[in-house]
Amino acid sequence: MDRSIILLNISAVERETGLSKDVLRVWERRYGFPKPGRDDNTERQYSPEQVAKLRVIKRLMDTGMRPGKLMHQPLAELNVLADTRAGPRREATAPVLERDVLALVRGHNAPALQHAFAHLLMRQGLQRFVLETVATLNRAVGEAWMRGELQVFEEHLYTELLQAALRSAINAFPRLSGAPTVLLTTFPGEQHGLGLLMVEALLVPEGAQCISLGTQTPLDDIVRAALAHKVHIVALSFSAAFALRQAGDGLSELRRHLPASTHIWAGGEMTRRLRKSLPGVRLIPDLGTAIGALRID
Amino acid sequence: MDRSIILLNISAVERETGLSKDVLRVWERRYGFPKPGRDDNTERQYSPEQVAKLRVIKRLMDTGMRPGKLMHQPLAELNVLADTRAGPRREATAPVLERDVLALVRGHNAPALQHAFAHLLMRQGLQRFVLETVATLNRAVGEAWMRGELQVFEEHLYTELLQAALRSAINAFPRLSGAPTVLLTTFPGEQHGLGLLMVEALLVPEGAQCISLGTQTPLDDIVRAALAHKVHIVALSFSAAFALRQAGDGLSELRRHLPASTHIWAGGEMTRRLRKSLPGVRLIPDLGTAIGALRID
DNA sequence: TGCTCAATAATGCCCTGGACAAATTTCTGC
DNA sequence: GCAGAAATTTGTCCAGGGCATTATTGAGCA
Repeated sequence: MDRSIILLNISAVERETGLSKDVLRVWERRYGFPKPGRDDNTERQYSPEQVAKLRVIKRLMDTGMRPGKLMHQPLAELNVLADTRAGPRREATAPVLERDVLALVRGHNAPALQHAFAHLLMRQGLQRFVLETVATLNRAVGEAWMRGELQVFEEHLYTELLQAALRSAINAFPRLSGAPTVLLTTFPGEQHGLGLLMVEALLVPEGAQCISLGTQTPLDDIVRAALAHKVHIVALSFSAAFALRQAGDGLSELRRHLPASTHIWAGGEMTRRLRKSLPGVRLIPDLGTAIGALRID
Repeated sequence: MDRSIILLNISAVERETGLSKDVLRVWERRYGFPKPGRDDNTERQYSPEQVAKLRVIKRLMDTGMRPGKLMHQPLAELNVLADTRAGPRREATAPVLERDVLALVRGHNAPALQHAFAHLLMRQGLQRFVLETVATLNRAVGEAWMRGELQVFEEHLYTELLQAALRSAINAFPRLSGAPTVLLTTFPGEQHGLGLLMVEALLVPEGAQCISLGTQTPLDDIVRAALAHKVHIVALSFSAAFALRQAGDGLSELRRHLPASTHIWAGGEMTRRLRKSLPGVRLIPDLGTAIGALRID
């Protein structure tokens, strides 16, 4: 096996872990990890093991842990931490379903997986599918990935098929006109669009008119879009990895630039880590809240 | 108007332009542009005008121009260059259609735009829709954006609705089993997934079995996925902005690690800038080629 | 004991200025 | 007019320093 595919330079590691070059270098200086080898030109060359550990560390930090504590633990310890962190499993809920779906993912059975999504969606209806099944499955997939039981490409396939299923279902609803209008997007830097799709899937059956801009809309374009489309609600989604600081600043800015009559929603995993309260921003820490909030706002 | 939403720090500019912090700093050092103001803490603060010019420069560079020539031209000159660059318009093709669709985008008429896509798709069929309409519209939207006639959020809405339309149409096709299997994805760093969807839309009606992993799959995961799903073809999409170097290296790596019987396709705007030939990689510089290639490979 | 506020530590991000390899352009000799 | 050499252009990496913000710890007090 050629090893050039194995060793990654610093910008590749940045792309794959989401840790900036500056952070990677300063960690090496301060904590002594990761301490990559150097190539002929004395440039850093990270091993796949280092990258794997970095990914787990990043993930744990996204749940609120701090790097100093994590850096020197062996990978095994980190996995234990991850399990603890995941909290008590709700064994009763749908462990069979989770296991079955995970089995399909790991078995690379795309047609069956697609079929399973379609089947569940039809049986439960769009909203219940999202609230119960998708939420649970996402957590299961995330945890399996963290335990190293899932490859990146397997997670990608899961996400992709799920998105396709949700989009089809959403498209099947007629677009109403008078109802409350919701603008959906994420801040620049936030790449995960699944959350947006899930919110949309919850709101559209409620009769809301959703306008999705996809991910990574610059702040002033969010404002412009909200005004242009005369939306009642601007809903932002933040994955666990999103920088708290940036989210808080951005949301305040948004609040300052949108008319007071426009509601702002902030949802997604990150939301649960927010300490300070943000005046004029409604937090949607779990999806269920969104439907209720729609009736109020 | 509060100006804090106006001035951007270096990492915001990196996110919005795709130019790395290192590049921004080194351009300032070498060319004297952009020369941002500094805040109390002597950190760079870029003005929206600077960011706008940077975006145009980036875009021109993506077509092969070099920064030294562009950096000192005023924005107006750059726009002229952009027009020249766009090449002779094919006036005859579908200027009416383009104008109409662009009018809907600029009028923020989401329902009408969605309807227009659905209508065109039905009338032309999926393949013709992609080959003729979508290809043309994408170019028109890109050029309008470069001329400053389109806001970012307007482009986002266009992309989002188009993706929704394509996904629905693709999903409507039954998934065949025996046919050639194609793995679709992009390299890490390539965020644009529209190209993948367009290829999928062309191949699915041909009876190909497409497995899309979405964007940004790490190289070794592409290999693992190709093996796990036993695909015949691995198709990668590269937008104009993708770094030539990284693409070339990655494709060679991929070629080295995939069995010789697995075909590799590389498509997208970037492809047209490639100088060196890549042995064992089929270039798909325009979408039409893809269908033909499927019949050969 | 428990709580609030201040001191201390931890952390991420920005900065400067240097170096170098790869790619492109220009030059030179035939 | 052209191949190959030399020069230039350009992106990316590096070291090490500094600072603002956030978390943690500690002290004083109720």
